[in-house]
Amino acid sequence: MTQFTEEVLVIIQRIPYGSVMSYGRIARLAGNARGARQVVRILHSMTEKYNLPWHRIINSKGKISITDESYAAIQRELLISEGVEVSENGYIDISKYGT
DNA sequence: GTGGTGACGGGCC
DNA sequence: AGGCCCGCCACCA
Repeated sequence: MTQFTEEVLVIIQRIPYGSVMSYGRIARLAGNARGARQVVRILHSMTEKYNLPWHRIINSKGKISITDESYAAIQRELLISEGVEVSENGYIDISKYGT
């Protein structure tokens, strides 16, 4: 377990209810500006173990970035259930819900 | 060792 | 907004 990984886990767990943060943003806060892809990996491999709010993570353009449609739909639902507005095509107003 | 692969980002148009 | 391209980097077959 690297220092970066631990930082990422903590940061993600600290994202407040009803708001979102981008992969790259998390990577920077964790100390690695180019670690966005690692953040993705961590999400994939540790979401269950550490009970992470993976649905609050979107890409820098403010859009749900999951390629798998079924999972993307789940993320949309989870966000909406937290009061976050998500457009039909998966976009979220960063200036309003961003962190 | 090695090449292909993303739940990415930034720049450009 | 949305598409394309290129740089990045840990993983995995």
